[in-house]
Amino acid sequence: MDQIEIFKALSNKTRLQILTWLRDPEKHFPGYKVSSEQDAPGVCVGHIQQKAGLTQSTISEYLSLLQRAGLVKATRIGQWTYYKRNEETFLALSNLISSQL
Amino acid sequence: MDQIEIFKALSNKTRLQILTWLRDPEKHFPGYKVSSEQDAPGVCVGHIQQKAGLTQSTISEYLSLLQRAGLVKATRIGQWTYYKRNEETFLALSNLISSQL
DNA sequence: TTGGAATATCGGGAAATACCGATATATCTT
DNA sequence: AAGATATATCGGTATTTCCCGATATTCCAA
Repeated sequence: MDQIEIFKALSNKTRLQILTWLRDPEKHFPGYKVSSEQDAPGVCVGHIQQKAGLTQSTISEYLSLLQRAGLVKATRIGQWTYYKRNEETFLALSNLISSQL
Repeated sequence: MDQIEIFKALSNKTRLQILTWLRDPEKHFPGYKVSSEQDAPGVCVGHIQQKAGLTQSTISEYLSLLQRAGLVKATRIGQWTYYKRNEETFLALSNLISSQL
């Protein structure tokens, strides 16, 4: 877990928004079927892009940046890439801040 | 508490080091008398600067940046400015990450 | 009250980041 | 095989960050 890479990833308003949207996809992306929360693949790039209001290329780059930082996981299904949060990293980060940093 | 300002402040190796050094001044700044931990004013700019190995101006700016983010508190005594951690912010940040973000 | 010591602020060059439009790649459909 | 659709990558401009040297400010000591 690269702390600095994580903090840099979190230093942007749009990326923070995306992460909070992904906390509750049903709420923020109406009409998403989330199956049983755990096996849901996430939300696809296009929907995140529409909600964010930035260009496709920017959002695609932001998402892979978040993935490199370990904050989200990606699943490719057909021509779509679904992104969802990687809760382990958030937990580890929270612990790191209160015990190490 | 401005999240983005905090994450930006944490997105730098030197600043992260300073924060961890200030967790235990006696250990990282030998010869510091810390009195009873609570009423200690902290560590002065010059000592932090020497340990960090960057210029005085850079460290001074980093410290005031950390202060603006709420991560440290400053106390001016005579011609020295002492900096110490603001633990409240670290706690709040840890909580924010695990419950909001 | 003048010089010295500690810190803060200012101006700037190099590198990184924020976003964009254009294009490439991958997949599905027909 | 060809077009359509979703995403990724590339090249570029504007802004921000990193870190410096020089200078200003504040405080103490003689």
